[in-house]
Amino acid sequence: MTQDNQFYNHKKIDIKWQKKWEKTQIYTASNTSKKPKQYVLSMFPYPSGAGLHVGHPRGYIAADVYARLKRMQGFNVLHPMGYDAFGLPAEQYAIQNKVHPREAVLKNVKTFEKQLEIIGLSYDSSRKINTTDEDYYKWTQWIFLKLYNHYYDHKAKKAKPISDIEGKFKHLSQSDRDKELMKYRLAYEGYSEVNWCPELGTVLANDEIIDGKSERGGYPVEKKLMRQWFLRITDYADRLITGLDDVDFDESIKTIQKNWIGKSFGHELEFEVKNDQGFDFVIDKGIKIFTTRIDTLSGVTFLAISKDHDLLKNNEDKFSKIINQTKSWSADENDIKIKKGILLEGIHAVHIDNKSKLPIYVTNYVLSDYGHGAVMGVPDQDERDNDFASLYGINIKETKIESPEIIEKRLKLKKVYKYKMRDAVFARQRYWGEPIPLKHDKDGHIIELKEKELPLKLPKVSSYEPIGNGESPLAGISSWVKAGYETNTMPGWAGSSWYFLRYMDAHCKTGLASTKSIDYWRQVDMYVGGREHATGHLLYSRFWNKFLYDIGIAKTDEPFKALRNQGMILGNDNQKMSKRWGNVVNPDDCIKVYGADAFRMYEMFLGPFDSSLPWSTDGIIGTRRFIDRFWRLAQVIKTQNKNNKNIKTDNNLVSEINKTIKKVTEDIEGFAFNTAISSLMILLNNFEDDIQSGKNINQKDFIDFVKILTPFAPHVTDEIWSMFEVKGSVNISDWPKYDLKKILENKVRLGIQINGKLRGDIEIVPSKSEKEVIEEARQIVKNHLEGKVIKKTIYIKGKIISFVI
RNA sequence: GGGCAAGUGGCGGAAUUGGUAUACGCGCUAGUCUUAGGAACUAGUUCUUCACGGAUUGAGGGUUCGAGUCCCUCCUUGCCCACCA
Repeated sequence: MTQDNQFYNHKKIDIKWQKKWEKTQIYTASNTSKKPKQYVLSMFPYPSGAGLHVGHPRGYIAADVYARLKRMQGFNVLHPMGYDAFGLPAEQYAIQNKVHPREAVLKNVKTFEKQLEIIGLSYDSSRKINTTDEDYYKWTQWIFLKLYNHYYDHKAKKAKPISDIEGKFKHLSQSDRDKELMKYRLAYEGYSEVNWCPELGTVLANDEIIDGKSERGGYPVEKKLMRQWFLRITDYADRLITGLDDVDFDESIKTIQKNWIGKSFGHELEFEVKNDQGFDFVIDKGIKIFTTRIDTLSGVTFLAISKDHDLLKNNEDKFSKIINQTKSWSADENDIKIKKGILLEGIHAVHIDNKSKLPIYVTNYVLSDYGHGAVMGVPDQDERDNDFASLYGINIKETKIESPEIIEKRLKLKKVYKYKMRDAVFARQRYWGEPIPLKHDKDGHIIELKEKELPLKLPKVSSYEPIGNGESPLAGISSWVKAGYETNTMPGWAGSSWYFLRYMDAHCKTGLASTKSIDYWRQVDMYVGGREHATGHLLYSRFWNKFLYDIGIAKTDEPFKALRNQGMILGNDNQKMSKRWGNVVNPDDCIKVYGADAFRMYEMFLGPFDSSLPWSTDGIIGTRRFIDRFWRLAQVIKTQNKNNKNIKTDNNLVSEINKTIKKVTEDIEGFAFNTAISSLMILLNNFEDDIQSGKNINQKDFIDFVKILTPFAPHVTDEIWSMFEVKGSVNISDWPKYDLKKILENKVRLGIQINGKLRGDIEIVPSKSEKEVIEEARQIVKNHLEGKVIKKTIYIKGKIISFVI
């Protein structure tokens, strides 16, 4: 045997097949095929400058294995890949290196593509996308305008055109009408606090702040009110919860999303506020609170409001001292653990039920953006209220728990639902994002861009740094500002919230994808990606899809029918892979030494797909040996079959082959790749045993083995397939079917227990009668039974024989 | 503090879902081949015992003919959320 036949030459053969696949376009999906469809999608990457480490491809390989199985099973498979490239990292790279972010993106995409290419993933290369391409972000802007133009009809439970309710505000002046409508639009203008760093003169993302200081330079960071755009995701809160019932996601992901949305049921009350004797504060508004524990109403001894509460804002002159004091309460987390409060002297609230006087405190433990920014303090029942009351010497009254229904009736209260989730801020004061396609005219009215004016392209700027007042670099371009264009750009997650639809028809010029293509593909059947996107991307894309469904673009309410999450690959030292720890392993190096197939198999063999595992390059040698042994086996079988096509494979091996077909099929479908590979290894051991003991193997039986290995090791299997002079590619051949009868004909070994302890075993054909089996078993363990009476005999077919004495 | 996972050889892990625990792979040991080392191949490898045997799935208890798997108590580790009224 030549050296070439001893070892699989991955350097030559891997590239040969990767080129051939690309040339013959065997992985290109059809938008009109009559075959059943299967849309298998990996979450697309953000191409960072660092490139891939061995953790990244895990999800891609898994999705690829699944896609390859589905393709061989006869499905028309859509398996695309693209890049999500707007956002902070590219912008920062551009600032540091004084290049256009687009250049950085193109460079990084190239690196990623090269790294992915050598893994041998079966992507449809005709459907590549990049969220920063103008003909892609044109449609991101288009969707934004649709959101701007729609409101949520809570009765109909769907989005409707804003024009439907314009009539209601006909009588108002234009600017008042604009204001009213803004309260309904799904994309709306508003204000929110941002992290402002005066020293750097920029707004910072949460990631850029460490311990309350800027990551760069360690300068202090404060809150600043900034004009923003928001998306009214809270309108979809209920549907985002109920939709989870219809999708096949891991329960933990569903729970994370439900907790994030945080729906809770309770009551709203308003406490009257009065002047204390001798004071002449005139406050006509009461304090509204939300509670989930109306049954504890009798225990209320104080009210607590947040430092941003309207009561303070509306009476700034009277409470100026207090307001100034609260400003020094830092947002530092450790600080929040210690409860602080200031009594509002001169006023008090009146208990809604028993009319007792309740002191009002401004506190640091009441959140301003949940409920009404105020709580009723029940120190007897609530731990937090108790902490606070103890610190400030507030009366703690024993609570008489009453039924909510009775209180509801007596005080005429309504049931309400509250959500923890906030509307999503949809604006960044940055350069590298999609421009928001709106103009402000000189009177301040907002004018939408028309579809034919899209895309609104990012203008050239001299610097990508925000201008000194915290606004986006776009605000520094006089022509842009003069034209009245919005200076905020969209956040990083805009483009990734609908990309799964674009793949259906990646080059469509008339819409985000043609109606026909969306009708055909409908939704993603299998989505694979990291668990860390549970409250970000995964929630946003479900929201956008639901909106697009409401307006008739998307064809299903949910974008992803099923989701599988990969666990993280850790470094050798059990820590997250990062340059910082020096534990990064590069996939290119592994592939260079061991080949793509050994690398792919090892990534899948490491352990359960959804658990985090430490990487150890030492282990790849195992799957590499497997590839070499498989390769040698192919040569032997080829020689055996050269002259005689009618040789017969041993029955035991035929049974093992069928068993393995069943196991591998079921395991890939269940994302249990590690056990699929171990069963393939066992099968190889069986083949080798037969060869070693001089038995013949028919090449047809071996070809079944080649096929079931293909999803994991598509290069070596295609080479072997061609060796047997079969036309085409094994990658688009038929997936073998197993014969249950052939599995059952084989002998099985059963254990024999006495009083639960194993005392022997027996090899039988499963079809043997119960009586015979038991009698045989009794003979085998008869020295353990001597002189004893068998009280009970248990025989579980195919599993165990158990005697009780 | 709350929620969710998970604890099995030297290591990664498997166990038909209550039925022969430690599959498969790494590593290790011995052998074959080699000037040597490596690679490759062959055999062995949970612990204990010369052996027969016995013990063993984080600890303890329970249900059962039978428990890694189910129930109770406790311990440990990881992840997510964290004053949500």
